[in-house]
Amino acid sequence: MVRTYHHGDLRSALVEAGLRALETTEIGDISLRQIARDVGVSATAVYRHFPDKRALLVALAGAGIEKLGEAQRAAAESAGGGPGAFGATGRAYVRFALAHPALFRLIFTHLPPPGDTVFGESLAARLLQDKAAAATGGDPAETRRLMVQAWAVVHGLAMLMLDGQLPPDDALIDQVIDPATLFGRRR
Amino acid sequence: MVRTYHHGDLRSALVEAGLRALETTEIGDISLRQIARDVGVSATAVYRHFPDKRALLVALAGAGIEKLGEAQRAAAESAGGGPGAFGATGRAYVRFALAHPALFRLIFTHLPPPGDTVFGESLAARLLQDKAAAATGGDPAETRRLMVQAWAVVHGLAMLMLDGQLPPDDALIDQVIDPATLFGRRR
DNA sequence: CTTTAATGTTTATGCTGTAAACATAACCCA
DNA sequence: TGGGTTATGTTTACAGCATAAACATTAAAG
Repeated sequence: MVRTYHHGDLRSALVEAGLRALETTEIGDISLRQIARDVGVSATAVYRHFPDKRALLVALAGAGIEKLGEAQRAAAESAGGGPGAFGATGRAYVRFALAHPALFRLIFTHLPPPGDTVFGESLAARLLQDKAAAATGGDPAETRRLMVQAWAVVHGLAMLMLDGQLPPDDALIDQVIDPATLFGRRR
Repeated sequence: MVRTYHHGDLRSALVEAGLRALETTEIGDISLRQIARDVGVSATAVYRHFPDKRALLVALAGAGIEKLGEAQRAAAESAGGGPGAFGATGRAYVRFALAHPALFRLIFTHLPPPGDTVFGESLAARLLQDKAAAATGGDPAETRRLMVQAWAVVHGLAMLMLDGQLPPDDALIDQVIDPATLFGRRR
């Protein structure tokens, strides 16, 4: 393919290059100029497709949240879709974070100010809602509580492991996300 | 006090100015040069007291983790120190995060590479260990599991609220950190 | 005192995001 | 087909960043 003045699909190319960069670069070190360089285009060309760096990051986060949802869906399917599927989506959440640290951080904590939270409408969010509803039998208040508790556990575990506060250990993940000791109602 | 060439205690002044900056500035926008300006000193003077910006941030994180531990200790004391104290330290953890977002983020997620995790030796860490041990009656494996689960829940809740994924709502905190529905062993 | 070490300043480098002005080429209409 | 308009690039410029190097000042030690 010949190098032309006009790129063809620069927007997609930038997103792809950005996702590639996120696999090897700390989120804080992601540079608009570097991504442009990778694509072979001037830094300011980016501004024809994104109003600013943040908008490009939002696009990357959008791609990331889809990947996360897909990983969770696959995990739920492997678990047979029954009651064990809830835990499976949780373990997939943490494993995704460990496999794609910068992307995970971008999705959840690197898009200030909040308002562009990209999680809300995602498959990942829908799975969380559905599994929690299934586990509580449908009661809305109970469902919401379980949803938030479950999300908090997996998100906290993921962040603490990413940040070196806990060992990124598969056994520890299983131990923490354990239906026998989590969320059991006391008599 | 007269302005002299030598500051007197520039190191402490920088830490204080840094903590002040963290109350009003996003962690990512914290600038070494701005902190130096606040203190009334040239940017490079900082390097007489810290090898680089990161080292200054580590000092700020150290001051922060002490504040967090103190807040948790006070909360446990208010709760009477009994079995209710565990939940109280958890709620204090989340409230501290909401009250000092940038400082909280600095402590846990903004000191790459991990290795300088400042939490390990802190009062906050000791409280977590002690309360978990008290709740499990001392069994080491159970204690560790409960410790990690409890930490994950409060840390996840704190991060999700900080990042605008969940409303920073006091009622929600109480609902999530609820001994009646968390960690109950199922029969 | 005088020398030396600690602790400042000034200056300079290369990175960053992004605004402004300009260049090219693709598309749309006569 | 030809010409203007618009989309999409480039170059240049600016301010702010962390930080390295060279230099200045002052406090402390012999």
